[in-house]
Amino acid sequence: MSILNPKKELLTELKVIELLKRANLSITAPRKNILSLLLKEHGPFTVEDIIRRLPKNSCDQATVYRCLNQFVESSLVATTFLEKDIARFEFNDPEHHHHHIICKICKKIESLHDCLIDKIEQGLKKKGYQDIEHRLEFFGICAQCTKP
Amino acid sequence: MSILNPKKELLTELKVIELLKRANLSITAPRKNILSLLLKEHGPFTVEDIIRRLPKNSCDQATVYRCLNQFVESSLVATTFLEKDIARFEFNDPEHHHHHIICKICKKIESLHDCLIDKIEQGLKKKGYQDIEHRLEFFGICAQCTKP
DNA sequence: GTATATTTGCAACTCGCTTGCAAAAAACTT
DNA sequence: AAGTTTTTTGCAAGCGAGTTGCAAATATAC
Repeated sequence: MSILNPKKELLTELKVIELLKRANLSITAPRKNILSLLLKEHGPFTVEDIIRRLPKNSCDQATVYRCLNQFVESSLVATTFLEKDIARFEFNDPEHHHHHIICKICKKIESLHDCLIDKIEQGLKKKGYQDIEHRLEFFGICAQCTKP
Repeated sequence: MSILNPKKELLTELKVIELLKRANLSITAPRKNILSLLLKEHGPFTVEDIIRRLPKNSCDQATVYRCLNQFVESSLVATTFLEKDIARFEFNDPEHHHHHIICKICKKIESLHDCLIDKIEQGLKKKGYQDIEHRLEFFGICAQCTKP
């Protein structure tokens, strides 16, 4: 716990435990570390990013993957695939549903707190982005699969 | 060439050659086979789908990947990632820009020839889809990377 | 505090995709 | 149309993000 700001650290710790309990996940060191990291810093982070930020050798990469998948499963965490084959993770705040833009060259990521394609693209152009493309996919359960 | 419908086959063949030439790609059997397949059948197809449809042992999987990447590079073909880690490919008709919905259970894919999120989701609900999610990402070149 | 259930670390493995290289096929030249 | 150059292909090995089986360690239940 930080000596400079013990209250904030404590609050995060308590919130993390509360979140894990609500998700029916037992309270373990790796889960607490990973979730509090995602709660404190705004991603989206790759697994590599996350491991780098975790205390040295504090847990195995397999554990990080397993925890993240459980978090996604229970909607604590959201995933994005901004680069092929590399999953990114961020704390899932349903109040602030958003999308991202990644620079094709420097890979800098920005969040977009709006959800209308044309409007977003206009805004991006004003911010100096060029050669803008978007990827939009839908996922759902179809009528056949819904039937009893 | 089909005995039943030689004209149509010939037209596809000519169109494929024209497209390859325009893309500055030399005319080879694998490239012709793959591109004409994508021209005839509407995807999006996985590489496995494509190999299954290609004449038996007509070319190596590495060649399929290489050709598809070249096609994407020259905008002849468009990619989508409807399932994690599996790329899908379809002929890129810029006149008919569209998105897809995949059933989370049976993986059936439908095309959506419209591009406004809310409108699309309303339409999907009417078609019986449940538990609809979408994934929307933007890609572009940021102001810093544009500067000389 | 002990028993039971869950999670972790480790190492081996999976799988979509890529790559190095020699042989084969296109494209270019005259 | 044959010879030369360039590009492409097939093969097999390799890559890397992510997963998994299993025994040991840790959390939870009693």
